Amino acid sequence: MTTGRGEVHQTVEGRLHRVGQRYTANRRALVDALIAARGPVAIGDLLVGKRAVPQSSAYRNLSVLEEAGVIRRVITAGDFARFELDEDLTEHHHHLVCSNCGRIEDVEIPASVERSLGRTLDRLAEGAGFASVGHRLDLIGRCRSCA
Amino acid sequence: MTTGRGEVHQTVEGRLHRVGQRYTANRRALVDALIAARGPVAIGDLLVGKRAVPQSSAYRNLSVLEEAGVIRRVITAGDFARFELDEDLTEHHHHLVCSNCGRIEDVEIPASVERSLGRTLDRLAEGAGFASVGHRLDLIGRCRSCA
DNA sequence: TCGTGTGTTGAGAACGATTCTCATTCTCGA
DNA sequence: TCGAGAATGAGAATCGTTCTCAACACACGA
Repeated sequence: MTTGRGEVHQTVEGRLHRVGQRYTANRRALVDALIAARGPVAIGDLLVGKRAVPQSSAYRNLSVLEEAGVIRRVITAGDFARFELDEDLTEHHHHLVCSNCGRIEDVEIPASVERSLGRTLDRLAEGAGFASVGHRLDLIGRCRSCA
Repeated sequence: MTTGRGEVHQTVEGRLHRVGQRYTANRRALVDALIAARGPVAIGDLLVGKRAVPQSSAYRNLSVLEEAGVIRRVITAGDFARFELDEDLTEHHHHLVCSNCGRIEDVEIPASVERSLGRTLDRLAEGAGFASVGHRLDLIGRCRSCA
């Protein structure tokens, strides 16, 4: 489990190199933003501010980072994509999604539940001929301020 | 649990009336397509064919049906939306999503797992100040033909 | 150190799913 | 039958995302 900021950058660099990519300033900036955010970030949020990476570069580099397995695209009901650091760089977790305002928070479920759930899902996937690579579990509701 | 085709239409009509909407021929056609599909349908699939509902009407009516709680927008990684009938009209289930080709299949998980999972999630949501929580659990993997 | 080839950048154009506009048509109740 | 409001559908507009391409930067060999 890599948690320190420096360690994350080191891991990211390694993964990029493995697929023949450089760890440029723009990419570092994006990763920094995701580390700082501590949760899924909307692309729009990455495009504002003085030091923002230009739009086309941001999109391109987010794709590169995604392909390198550094970040993950979070599927939402909203109009735009959100990204977060890969679970190897943080921790396995799930999301609390507000169905009204779209706010997303991270949550973890107890390891015991996680384990038994994982076993069940593996069996199901196998039965359906799917090679299971993971699961996505989101809680949908109304957050405190929208309720 | 409503399962017969006629029953579904009756339920749909009721829900639409409850929010002051009519059950028009276009809407009925969309619901029929969703019943026949037996799983999440991409909007594109609803726009082809001789009897297809025109694009603008399809989008408008899918929104109406969604607001009336008749259908549900399925969140995917793909480029376009998919819809399925509300769970009240079918059964509570989850999805097997192929991360490569985007194919989606329905799966159910054992009731016992579902129950204990539900309890756990309720507790988590409550702790985070989230109200009225449902969950979304998808299995991500590679389907037989993509593996 | 100086090329040189290859990867990266960024501004703007292009793309495509979705939403909006508006004139026409339909439906339901009076 | 009439009238008001709802629904329709063709096309325009919107907007997140991807593509294009000329300028630039870095790694590496001479």
